[in-house]
Amino acid sequence: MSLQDALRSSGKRMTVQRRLVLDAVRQARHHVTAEEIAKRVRAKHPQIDASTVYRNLQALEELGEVIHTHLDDRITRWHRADSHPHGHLVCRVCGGETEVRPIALASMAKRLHDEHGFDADLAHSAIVGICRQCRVVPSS
Amino acid sequence: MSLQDALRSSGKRMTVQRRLVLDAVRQARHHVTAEEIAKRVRAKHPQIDASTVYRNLQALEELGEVIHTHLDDRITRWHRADSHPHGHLVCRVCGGETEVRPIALASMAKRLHDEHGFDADLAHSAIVGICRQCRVVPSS
DNA sequence: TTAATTGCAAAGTTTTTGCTACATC
DNA sequence: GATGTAGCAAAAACTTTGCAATTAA
Repeated sequence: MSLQDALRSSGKRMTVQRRLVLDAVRQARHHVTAEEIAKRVRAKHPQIDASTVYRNLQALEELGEVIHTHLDDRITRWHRADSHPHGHLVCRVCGGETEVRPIALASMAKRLHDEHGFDADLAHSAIVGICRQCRVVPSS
Repeated sequence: MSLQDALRSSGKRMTVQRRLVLDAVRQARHHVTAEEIAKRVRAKHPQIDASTVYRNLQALEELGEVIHTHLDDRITRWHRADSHPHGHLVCRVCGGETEVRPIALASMAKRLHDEHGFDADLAHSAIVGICRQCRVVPSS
């Protein structure tokens, strides 16, 4: 469903603010916080309120344009919905975030489905651990 | 390292409040929020402040007695550090939490290790999705 | 004794809500 | 023109901090 169709069928409207929020999420390289989006948006349109950003992120999620995730802290993070599907590896030490191709997670997802009847949503799930760089090298 | 040793070497002390917070986490069946811990603690000792609970959770994590995780919302959740290792399946619809045996996740963990050099910490990772009960039954 | 810890109050951070005016369809 | 949306201000939800009094070691 196109954005136009989604707007029409949901009764939602496109506004300057909504467009700016959507563009900000689309242009973001990684997963961004509402605050980071607000900052980008305000660069072009300084009077836009944080509440407008939050309300638009919700609206855009309902429209299927963006997705939110919770990584390793209590802040909500957003990314575009049409990016390639991927899982998230979050390093507990440095906070760094790596994307993984779904194939690496697919067999696990199948197993959870078969054994637990659970449909895993890999795009929303963060796997916490320690990344290559932060791993302690065993002393020789 | 025993709790006694950890206390001694860190200069921390054991107090009635710290004991109650630790017991509350240990007795909790699942992963509990600070608010839930505070509620349990206040059942025995009504004047204990939320800040005391928060400070003790941090202290107990430094002591290696409890661990915090972020599941599918922005609330920090806590559990005992010495529970059997397990993964978490969190249902996006009902909020329910299911534990999975590590074996179901082990092959994924190996793959992440081999391909990304990432040591997944399955005990602290939440996999979000939709549980059996909440799955929409396809209409016939 | 001395330094960690408590309870209280206040403030910080992130997010939500109520309301009126305005913009979009 | 009807109603979804913006901006503002206030509040909610969760967590942290400063400080004087208390308590563990």
